[in-house]
Amino acid sequence: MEKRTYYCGKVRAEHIEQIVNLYGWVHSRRDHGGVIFIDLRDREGLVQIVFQPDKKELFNKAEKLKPEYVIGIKGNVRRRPEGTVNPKLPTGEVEVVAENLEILNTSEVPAFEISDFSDVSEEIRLKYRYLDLRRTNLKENLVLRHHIAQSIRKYLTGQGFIEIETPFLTKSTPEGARDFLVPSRLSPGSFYALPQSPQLFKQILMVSGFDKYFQIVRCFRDEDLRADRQPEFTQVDLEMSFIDENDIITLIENMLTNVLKDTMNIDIKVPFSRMSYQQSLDEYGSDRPDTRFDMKLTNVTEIVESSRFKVFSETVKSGGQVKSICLKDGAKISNTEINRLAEFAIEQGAKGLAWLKVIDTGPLPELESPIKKFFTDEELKKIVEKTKSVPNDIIFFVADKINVANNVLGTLRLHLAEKFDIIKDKKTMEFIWITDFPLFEWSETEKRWVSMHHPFTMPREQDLGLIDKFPECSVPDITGRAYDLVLNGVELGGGSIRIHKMDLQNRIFKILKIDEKETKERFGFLLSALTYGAPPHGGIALGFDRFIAILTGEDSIREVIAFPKTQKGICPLTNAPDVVSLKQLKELDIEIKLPQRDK
RNA sequence: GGGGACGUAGUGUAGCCUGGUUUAACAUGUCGGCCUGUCAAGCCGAAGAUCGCGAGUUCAAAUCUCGUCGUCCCCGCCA
Repeated sequence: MEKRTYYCGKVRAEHIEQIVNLYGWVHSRRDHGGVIFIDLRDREGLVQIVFQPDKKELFNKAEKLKPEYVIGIKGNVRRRPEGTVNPKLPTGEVEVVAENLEILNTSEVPAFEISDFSDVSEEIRLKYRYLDLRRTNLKENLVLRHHIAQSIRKYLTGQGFIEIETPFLTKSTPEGARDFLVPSRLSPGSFYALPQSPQLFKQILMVSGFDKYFQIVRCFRDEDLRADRQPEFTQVDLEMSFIDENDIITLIENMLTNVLKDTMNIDIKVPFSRMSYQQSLDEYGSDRPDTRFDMKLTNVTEIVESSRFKVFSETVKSGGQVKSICLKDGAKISNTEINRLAEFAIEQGAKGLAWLKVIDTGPLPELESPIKKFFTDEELKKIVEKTKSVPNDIIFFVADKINVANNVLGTLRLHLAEKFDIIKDKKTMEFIWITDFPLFEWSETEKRWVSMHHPFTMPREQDLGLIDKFPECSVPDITGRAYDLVLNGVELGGGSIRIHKMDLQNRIFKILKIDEKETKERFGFLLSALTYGAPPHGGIALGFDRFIAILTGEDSIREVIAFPKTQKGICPLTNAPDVVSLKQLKELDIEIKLPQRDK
């Protein structure tokens, strides 16, 4: 094969009068009888090839070309005749007059058109992913993903970080997500687990003295899938020694500033704002607040606790709270629409959705609502004041246990923002750090305290005393040195300062009711490492797929992953997972009860 | 484990609510023909669907009912 001169998509006016060799796929053929145009496509884009009838043999050959044939063209780059320039194409000023055509391969008729305009179901796209990946959008997403990964590597390397690979075949650890298991042939009956994250290994690397580690690494979790969750996903994982929270936070802020400028020429403001976990729950009803718009939740419990409206007062009496959210200009929405919002709130777990439309705020507020008769003018006035409502607003209320009220209103807040198009600037990027997380949360299903992040998170200095007093202490008051990074309401990642002393780690396990024997079996290796001079350390992991999805404006991380899986965890391209042969099972000393397909 | 939406030529949709006037429509692609400046080319013509699968109701089912499979969204679960 003759050497390729340029990528198709890179031919420009400066190449005019050059003889070039181009290779690519036939994107489309426009046959005018006397002249044939071919759009030739490769990963960099399209260029127009012209076949003219004076070269009879060549012309006849070009008539046989069909979509997705792979061809080589030798031709002369020339300026397009006046009036035929195509401003939509980067190559639109020029065209290549074919002098030779080599058909390198034919193609079946593709299952769908390789067009940026065609609309194809995701099921079909995944089955023919190799065709889907020829389309501009998906291709560009992966290219951007590559550039960002490289930019991150470059930045971290410049900061003295060392990329070290950690094992995929590793050990199952309790806490956190369900593990993917891999049977061991050499140790029949034993299983490796695929890592949910390199957490333990990166901490051990700190003990080893590597000081600054990072890895762009695949992680695995055997949990149900979502638009932003795949069973295997990629994290930017890093860990540092001799640092505190602010070092990690600053590093990530600078890294993102550099990477976004470098790859997309986007400027972001640093430092990012910070908010405590508690404030985030209070004001946004969520620990991953979308701060692109205001519309904060307001707690009106004190105002309504002694009102005649029993739904509110009884809820407060039984330990619940009443929270509200104010929708600007919401008074115009119809009762049908309000009912629909109430249904939404009920689906999210609320018992109902009360509302007040603000007609006038006056000296005494004028309101419209089926529940206004239960409140005194004084109470109504306070509600309007506290929620900072103005005429034409509507206030929604949820009375329930605090976490239900927060959750429902937090979700309703996002729902309203979507429905009434409240986020005007779609390109804005609102980063925010959430800090001061509780170290533990109560698990109703397991009837014990579990780690909010993971069991290696360092408690705050001032809370160490509380840990010693367990179980007499107030466990919810123990705060961890953890931080989450949130971008536009999406949790991008999180990290913490870790425990580097064995005795503290053991006391944490005690609170978590992970018994000593189990502790030793599961991660005795880490505890052992901690006794051999573990330095103070901490780190963070960022969800790489989610980050790229936000940057590309995609709703699903499947759009930034070359070969993703469906919601049932199936790969339509390869048909994985699949049954295996009896021979393979026998080698693993595994018998299964499920019906087997003969193999 | 639960809730919801969807499944009709290669692809994307309409038809379904209100069963029969449907020989299942439209767009695009495919195939054949015409055409020397198009570029999401155009014009003429053709082929292409047992309406996801199974059962039921009915004189009659793409249409109604039940089950089942698959895809997507969400809750639970999960950093």
